[in-house]
Amino acid sequence: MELRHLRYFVTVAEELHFGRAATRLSIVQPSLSQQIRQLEDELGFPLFYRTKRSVELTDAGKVFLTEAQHVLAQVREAKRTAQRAYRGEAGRLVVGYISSSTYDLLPMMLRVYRERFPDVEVALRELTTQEQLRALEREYIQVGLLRLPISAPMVNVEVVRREPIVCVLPEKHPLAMRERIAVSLLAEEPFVLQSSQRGGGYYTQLMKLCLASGFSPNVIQEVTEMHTIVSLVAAGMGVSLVPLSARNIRSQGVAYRELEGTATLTEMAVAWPRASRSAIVQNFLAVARETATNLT
Amino acid sequence: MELRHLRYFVTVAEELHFGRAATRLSIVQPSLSQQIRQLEDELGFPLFYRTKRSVELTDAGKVFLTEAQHVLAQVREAKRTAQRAYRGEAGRLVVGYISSSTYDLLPMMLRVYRERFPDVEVALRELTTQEQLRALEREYIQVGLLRLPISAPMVNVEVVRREPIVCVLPEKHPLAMRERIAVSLLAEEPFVLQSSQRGGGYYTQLMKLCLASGFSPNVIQEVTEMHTIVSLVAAGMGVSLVPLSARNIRSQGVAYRELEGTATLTEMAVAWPRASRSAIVQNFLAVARETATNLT
DNA sequence: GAGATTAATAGATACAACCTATGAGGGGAG
DNA sequence: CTCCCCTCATAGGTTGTATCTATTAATCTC
Repeated sequence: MELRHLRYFVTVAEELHFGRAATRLSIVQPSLSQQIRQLEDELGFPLFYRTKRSVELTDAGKVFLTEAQHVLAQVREAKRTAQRAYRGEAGRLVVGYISSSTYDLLPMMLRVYRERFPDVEVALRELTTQEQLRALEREYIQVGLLRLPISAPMVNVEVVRREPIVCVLPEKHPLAMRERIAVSLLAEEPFVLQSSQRGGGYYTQLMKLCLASGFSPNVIQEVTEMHTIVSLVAAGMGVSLVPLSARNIRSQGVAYRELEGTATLTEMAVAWPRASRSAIVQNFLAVARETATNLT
Repeated sequence: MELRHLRYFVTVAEELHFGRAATRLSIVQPSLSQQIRQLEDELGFPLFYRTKRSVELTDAGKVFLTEAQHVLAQVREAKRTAQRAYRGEAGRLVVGYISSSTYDLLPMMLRVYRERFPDVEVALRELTTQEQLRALEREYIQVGLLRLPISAPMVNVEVVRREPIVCVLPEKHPLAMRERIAVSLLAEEPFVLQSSQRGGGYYTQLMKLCLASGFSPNVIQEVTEMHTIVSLVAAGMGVSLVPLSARNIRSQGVAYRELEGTATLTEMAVAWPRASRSAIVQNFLAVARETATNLT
């Protein structure tokens, strides 16, 4: 049995006339008769009662008609659905993201993406930068939102946000009176930082920044989340260096101050497997780029 | 696109190997490659990533795979379902019946039929004998349960029950003391009967029966339902002549008495269009015959 | 009863699915 | 690094079968 048989059968059933059906199908009547006969042979029962002048569906033919129409509709649907998938307009996208992207970057991207590609099911996984690199490699996620620098040869990255690192300190801290703070002034201050494990390249970047000013930070507490840092700073436990966007964490009693000298920048980026040929991922990247442009 | 393409594609997707897939399909590998290429051309996107040594589904290919599997499953299902319909094991059967068949005949038949053909949806229409004949002709119903005699050349009938006509009368009626009643004794009695309209051939039969005993019944009330007759007789409004099975109508205060002389019989029959080639109807008839046999 | 209509049958043709043979690219073994 | 094998693609010939033309058989209408 081929789809041809179903198409022919449905047309004959609609017309109840071999001649007209053949015309509609752009073939001649004997060919049509032959194909219908073939179909009946395969099914093992007649689809039509044929008198010499009229054609009528059998009971079993009526049942087969609705089934055949379903099959043909489903074939059309299959084609359409797969083509949408090819254009990256349907399917499933698993996005990894770091906690600090939830303050504005991730929501902005998702809002635009979901609006533009409503038929893509988006799954979210909160992961550290390091975890995302492994997850990309193992295809647990298809795209990641992480903080540079990273080193991962099999992964492409594109910066979507570049922001200065600022000092966060208790509002009543003496240094808070200054408009800008030299890093060297923090040498004796207690630091609240993300663990090196969790902070990844960002942790290393902070270490370098401090060392360049001639000290190694006195870390009195390691935490996992950016907003925990801010809370602890508000509680007077110490100071920290955070990306500017951490200001979006509304917390009583903390002040954010720019650093003196050339601003040290931290970069957030989207990352995806170098081998990825997924149109869904490409579409997400397009939205990510657009979001990045709107932020600058 | 033909089902062949879907079958080939699914096999390749399962094997991820053109050579093995071709073997499974009992064709050679180049033919398979060609057919897959054709399918991809029609769809407008590649289904597989092909490196020289490995084959992998594309995202759109994965989507199309599940769709194609659905289509193939549905084709198998269509074939199976239609074949069941051909054997009269599935579909829809509309049965017409007269009210008096509900006392035992109809329930008995339906119980057996539903048990044996659970996939046939049975619809019931309570209709008079006359209405059933019209309904059969117009194909509103496929089979009828009615009372003979009828005259309808386009309809086949088969008697499923033959029962004597008996007299029903108030329990305290003087005639109720007799074991058998001669029809002639009813000459002066008030009669409760179904209308000639509704009673059809049965009404005519009763008229003939009375005329043979030398009188025309004094009908004081015409009703539509057999159980109404019994109720009215119980209320003392008159007497009537009913099929023996009316005894199944449990009603206080009525007596059923056989008629004297050769029993006059009334016949209930199944009827179906002479032109019907429906296997569903044939199966129902088989059950009807079986039920008839069990009743005698 | 003649002509028109409709579906089936018979035989010829053409297209396309399939086959065989071969090539190209890549990975793995020595 | 070279050679061999594995895998899929390409080319060209063959076969099967879907289609076409021509005709027949049956039935309805005028």
